[in-house]
Amino acid sequence: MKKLSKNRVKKKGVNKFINKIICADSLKKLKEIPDDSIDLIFADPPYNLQLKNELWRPNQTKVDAVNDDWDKYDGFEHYDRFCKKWLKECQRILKETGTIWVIGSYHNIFRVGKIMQDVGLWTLNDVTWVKSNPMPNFMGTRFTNATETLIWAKKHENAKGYTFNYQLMKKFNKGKQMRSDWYISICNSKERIRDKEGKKVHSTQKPEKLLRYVILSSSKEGDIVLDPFAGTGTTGAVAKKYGRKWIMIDNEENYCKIMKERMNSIKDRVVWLEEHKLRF
Amino acid sequence: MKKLSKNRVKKKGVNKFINKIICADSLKKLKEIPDDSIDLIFADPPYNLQLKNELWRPNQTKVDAVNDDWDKYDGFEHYDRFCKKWLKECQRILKETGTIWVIGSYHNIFRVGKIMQDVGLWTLNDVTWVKSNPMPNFMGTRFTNATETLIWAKKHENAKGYTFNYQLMKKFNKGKQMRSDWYISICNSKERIRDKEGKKVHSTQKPEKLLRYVILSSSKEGDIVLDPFAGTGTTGAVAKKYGRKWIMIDNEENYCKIMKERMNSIKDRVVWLEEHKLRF
DNA sequence: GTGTAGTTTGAATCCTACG
DNA sequence: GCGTAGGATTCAAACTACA
Repeated sequence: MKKLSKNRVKKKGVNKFINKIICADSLKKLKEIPDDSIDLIFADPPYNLQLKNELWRPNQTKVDAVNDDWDKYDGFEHYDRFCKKWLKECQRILKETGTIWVIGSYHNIFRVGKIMQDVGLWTLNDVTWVKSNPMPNFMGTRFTNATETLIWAKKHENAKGYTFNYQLMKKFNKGKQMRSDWYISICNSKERIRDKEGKKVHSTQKPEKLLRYVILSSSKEGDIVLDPFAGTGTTGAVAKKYGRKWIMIDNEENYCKIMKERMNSIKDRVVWLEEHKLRF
Repeated sequence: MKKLSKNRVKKKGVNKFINKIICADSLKKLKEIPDDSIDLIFADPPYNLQLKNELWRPNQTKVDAVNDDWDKYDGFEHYDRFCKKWLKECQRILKETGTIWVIGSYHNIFRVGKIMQDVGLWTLNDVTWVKSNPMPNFMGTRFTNATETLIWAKKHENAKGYTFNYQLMKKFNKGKQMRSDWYISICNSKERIRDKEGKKVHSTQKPEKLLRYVILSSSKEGDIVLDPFAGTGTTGAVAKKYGRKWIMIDNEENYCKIMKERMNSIKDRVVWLEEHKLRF
């Protein structure tokens, strides 16, 4: 009886966030989400990247690099403390059967991965997003930076029953077991959201295919998918298309406005049903 | 005059280690190497991996997994302290123009990468070794673990003049700028060193092609290449073949014995000269 | 020698039930 | 809780056997 009651409260607690775009401080909002209530988290945290000089192409056109306001941190310590806080909250709100994905580049993913281990999240895979069309290294002083890293982890070492749609992912890989290297082009052309001046709205908008792999491999229909740094809402868009519930959190009003338009333009499960006929 | 003298001492200091296989505690020996004396370091540190259960194939044969004696650590803290120590020494002995490569899997690379940043090594690239023939995931509960990660870094943020043989690497990539994803099969067949019973001598022997990319991209002929966890000495073998000086350190007597045979069987620069005629 | 089928095996935090 | 034992699962490449 007590347990039932507690579960009802818990369920009610998370219900008010479901299918909402929440414009608020990510950490503050995560703290309001009940324990053990989320099936899947996808997080693309700020990159701790602050370019001292602007980057210019050889032809003197400016490269629109990552230098947004949300990307300022004093140093490693500040960043580590911040990551520990939001990762702990993510771990707390994950169901026992839930998993979390975090994406990053070499600027931040090592720190993030180390902290994930420290808080007790249990790595299932490190997945490499191999970009078919990365930005080349203009100076010829390094290798083309052609990858980003995703870490997929469960709530803790002994957590049982996480979702992995093995057979479905196999279908996506010509009938062979899906590997941890994913070949996906960067987000551009029609998918890329731009403002009226044609400027990119978000400096690191993720391609929908990446989120499709994430969401279809590790969640079920009806599951709750949460993104604490939602940006332009690719996670929510893909979640909605494939019949998942979603919670999108971002501190930037501009992103939230764009997300609202984007989410409203998507009809539930349309693409999922379409592809269902073809492949599922 | 004073500077000249200091340089002479420094040079003499490192000379006694050159082209030597040193069977000793890695950290202790690194401390004896002079400051600013090494051009290139390749490190494949122990993986902080300890297998709890044995794994059996579907056909009831046992998987010969990694469970060596050198791979026991009490936990993260112990491992972190150990890594900080050897990485600090590596940074100290690197020339201003020198660089370091560290390889690892998701079990350890996040901790190692975080510590590399903490001690002030400056990341140039994270390179993904994509394995053409990884061990599959037998249970179908995760993605095939198909990659390992290499981190390439210079001595500190403002270090100038590191070696990157851009044009040569371009040749290895069909005339296009070399990317940070490298497609290399795991070490097996003739290259794999086995004992009289046909058993693998080292559980994680690296393929020569991987070391070829590392050494040819980031060192010059005559440079000093050091490996603090040399194992069966693939780093030394490739260094010798391509006309680099080498210092191999490993604590295991068995490995050192095998390395001696291996290094003696290689004639200096033979392969390099051969390939020079063909490609360089 | 050549081609084909069968065998072997590689850095893995691979499951579940039971005592 | 934990440790242990039983049992279900896999892909690519090198190597072997044999026609």
